[in-house]
Amino acid sequence: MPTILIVDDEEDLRDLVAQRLEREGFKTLHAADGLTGQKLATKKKPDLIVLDLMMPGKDGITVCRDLRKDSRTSKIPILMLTARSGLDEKITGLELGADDFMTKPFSPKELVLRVRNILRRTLSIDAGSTVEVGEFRLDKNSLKLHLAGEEVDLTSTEFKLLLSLIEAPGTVRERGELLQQVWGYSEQIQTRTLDTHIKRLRAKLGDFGSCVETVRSVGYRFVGPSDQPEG
Amino acid sequence: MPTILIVDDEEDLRDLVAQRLEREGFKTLHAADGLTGQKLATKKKPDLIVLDLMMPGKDGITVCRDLRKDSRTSKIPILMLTARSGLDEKITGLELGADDFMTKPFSPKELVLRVRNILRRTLSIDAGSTVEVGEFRLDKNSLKLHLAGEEVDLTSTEFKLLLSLIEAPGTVRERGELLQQVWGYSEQIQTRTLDTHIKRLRAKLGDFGSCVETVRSVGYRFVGPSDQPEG
DNA sequence: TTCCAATGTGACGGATTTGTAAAGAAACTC
DNA sequence: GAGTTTCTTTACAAATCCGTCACATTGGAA
Repeated sequence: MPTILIVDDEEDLRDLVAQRLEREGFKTLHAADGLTGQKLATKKKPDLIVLDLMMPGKDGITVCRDLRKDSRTSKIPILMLTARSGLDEKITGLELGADDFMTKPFSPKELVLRVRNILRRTLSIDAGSTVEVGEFRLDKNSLKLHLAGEEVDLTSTEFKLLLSLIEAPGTVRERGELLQQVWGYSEQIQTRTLDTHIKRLRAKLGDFGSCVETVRSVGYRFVGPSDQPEG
Repeated sequence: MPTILIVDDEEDLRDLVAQRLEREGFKTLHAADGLTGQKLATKKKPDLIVLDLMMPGKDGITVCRDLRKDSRTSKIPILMLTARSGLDEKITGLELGADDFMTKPFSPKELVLRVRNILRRTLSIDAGSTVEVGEFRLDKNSLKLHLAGEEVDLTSTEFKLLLSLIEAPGTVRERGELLQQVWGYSEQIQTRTLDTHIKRLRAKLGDFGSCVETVRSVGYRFVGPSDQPEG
């Protein structure tokens, strides 16, 4: 679960945004709890910092600069919030190392989108773009498979194939469907390409290769843990 | 019965997809009936929205964004359809909160699969894909039989045969009907294939083999618990 | 009971499908 | 353009499934 540090001075933002982010499955920290002066106080680094530039007490620009200087926080992406929409401010913000920029007023929905966006780039974690079934985690953006914690190297064709299978766990995907979906072939073309890729995919899945089951003269089927015999 | 709202501008999509979905046991609504401007007009919320991005008149992205902003519709999963397969568009779509994404051209079959897929995740129901009678549970998607908790391996022919029998528990299926339905044979062809498969099926059903009864010179009949001779 | 047609049963051969490995073709990288 | 990676095709081996046969058994009609 990604952690987001919110640095601001306004109660309303804290409530609105934090609640929203938490509902979307993020963990939030607040400046008061997470920062001492301009230094990060928590043990665990947040995955993203939401920084409000318009803070009555402090100077957001300075905070940002300091965050960037500190080796512990310099790599953490920053999403900046500002009241004015001045172009210079925006440029300054991006110069300072902000990863994205939002002008008030904004909808919480949009904030969540931008947060997701940044995290996708930096963590390749995004609820909408990953498919998780059992030990399998497929990330559609990075085209990577994490299997039981280990990263497995798949080619793009293998990835698409596995994705097609895994998107409907337990369901038999007909050969024609797969050829259509993965290769864009017409459904009744005669080729052994599919078989070959299935074999290679199974090999790369190692012990989990048996999760890809053959349904003779129909197609293939992905069987995850929940669909295993005795599920 | 899950309701699906289709937001598009094309007659063909409406007909093709809607008819297919309805045949699969879903109820469909159309944008014209279900949306006023970008707001949901119907009383009953749909369980899923199928949104076509390529609409001559409207801007699909905007429609999507608005749907997401409206608290009444923000939680409803969206399946996006698009003509181009551009990655940015895909990412934009997912950012906007679409739950899945399909690029035209696609097969209606695949659409149904994805719809099922999303609904399974969100509603954890799957319309009409399983037939349950007594200890027997047949899943048309996975082509698997669960019998008294145990998974039984059936070939696709055996599966079709059992399905034909079990869809009308207690009713006698004539040999001709079965040959027609399972093998596509003409009804009065002379063959022992049916007998052989019945035998193999019974063997695989083990103790439950007796649920498949012979009706001499007519055909076969599946007898579940409630239809057993002995109450 | 006797007889006959229908069905059960086991085994076989063949056809089809899939697994597997390796080689050729295409795409991509440097 | 050489070398690497990935994809596709090809060829052969292995597995699976199917349909038919021969024979045994059953059940009902005469």
